[in-house]
Amino acid sequence: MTTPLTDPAPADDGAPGTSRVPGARPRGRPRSAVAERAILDATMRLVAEQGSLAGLSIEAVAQEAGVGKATIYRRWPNKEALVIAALEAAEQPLPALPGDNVRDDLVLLLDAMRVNLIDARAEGLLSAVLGQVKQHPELGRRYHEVVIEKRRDAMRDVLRRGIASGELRDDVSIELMKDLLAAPMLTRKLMQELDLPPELPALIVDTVLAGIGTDRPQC
Amino acid sequence: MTTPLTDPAPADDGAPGTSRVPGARPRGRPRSAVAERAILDATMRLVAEQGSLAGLSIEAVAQEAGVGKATIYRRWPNKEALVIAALEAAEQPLPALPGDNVRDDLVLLLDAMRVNLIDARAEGLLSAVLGQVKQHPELGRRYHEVVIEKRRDAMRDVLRRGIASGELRDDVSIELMKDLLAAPMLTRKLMQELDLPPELPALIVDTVLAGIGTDRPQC
DNA sequence: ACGAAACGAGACTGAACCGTATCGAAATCC
DNA sequence: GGATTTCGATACGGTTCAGTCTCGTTTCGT
Repeated sequence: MTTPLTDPAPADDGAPGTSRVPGARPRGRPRSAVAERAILDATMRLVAEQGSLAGLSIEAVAQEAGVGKATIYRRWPNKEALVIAALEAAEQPLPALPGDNVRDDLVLLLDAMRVNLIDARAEGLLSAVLGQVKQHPELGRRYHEVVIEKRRDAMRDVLRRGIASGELRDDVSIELMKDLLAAPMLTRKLMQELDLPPELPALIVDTVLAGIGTDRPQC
Repeated sequence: MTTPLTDPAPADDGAPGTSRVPGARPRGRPRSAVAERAILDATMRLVAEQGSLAGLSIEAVAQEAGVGKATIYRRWPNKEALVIAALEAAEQPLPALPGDNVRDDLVLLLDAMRVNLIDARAEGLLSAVLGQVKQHPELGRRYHEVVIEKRRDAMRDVLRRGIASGELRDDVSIELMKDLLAAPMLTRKLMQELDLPPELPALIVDTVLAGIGTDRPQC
């Protein structure tokens, strides 16, 4: 992709760089927001494709983004910082939860996860990060903050509400419930490369709620 | 590790190399089984450490194993083949299942998974393979055959038995049951780096069997 | 118009690594 | 003992890439 990139006319670079003086605008030519997007997009694509930071080269990113290497190094000091910026830029907001009904809220949360996992870039980034946590602890930490914890907290709120309302058992830890609900779709995609049909979230939620056993002590 | 490696006296190299003529023993010096083990062990350690094939160098394997590079290339043509051999060599047998009781068999299976995941090498190899499937489809295929499918089939048999005996619902697909049971421990270890306490398998099995909801249509 | 900074392109140095080849020593068969 | 093959070690040419720097050009503020 060597399409020439051009910024829109006045190019209102609100926050193009990563670390800039908070004071007045500097003197020379402002940094291109278009180039920045192209770099982050290319980074996402290539990390997802390579499955690791070791397999990602800055040179390939520059090529793929149609950008000079200096334009990348001007913004981020190394690969790890670049990948962290890319994953933060790609993060999507969680769906609004009506809150009428715990079961439906859980299905909504799982469906948001499902849509995200279907995106090859997000799924590739996830599996790459998993393998690179030991080598790049800062990357793992930020992924947790930006991606994992946000979802975990949202689900925890719903589960807490369900326990309070009596829709969920009060003798099972919230952490365990969360893992039981969220994990199956992840492993389906990550380990088996299966597709995730739209009805899967509801199926998982209903089955986890009801259990797969036939006898039940508390009945 | 530059400890000098020595084979035991007669060094009964039953199957040291990977591709050898099935006929009579060749003429020269036989291949060292000790070197072979050292290479495979070093490969496992380094892949787990690097989290990817791209981050693994044959030179580092030779160094870590205390072996010349030629000794590696004599056996395997490239990195992918080497890593496949390493994962196959590290594979452990599954536990014997008494079969008296579906619940207990499931706990045994999950506990075998748990013990495996606690091993840093096995866990590191798993997360590395997950990220490298796109780049190395053959590696993914073999991992599936050797590791995943064996466990999946064992669990499927137990679940089928449970449905037949009436211990499990007959209106939930076996694939879904398997994912509900196996996935939570995987994501705990892979995504959250939590430890896996010994009581976790029983807790997961019992909770999935009973369900986390309080109301139940079929009661 | 002028200076300042960013732009794409690519030259450059140095490091890491691949895969092959060569060395003398060691292990095995005939 | 001689032929043969593997051993660890290391040298070798070739490739890829990191990170810096230098072009000439472009886009801003003044």
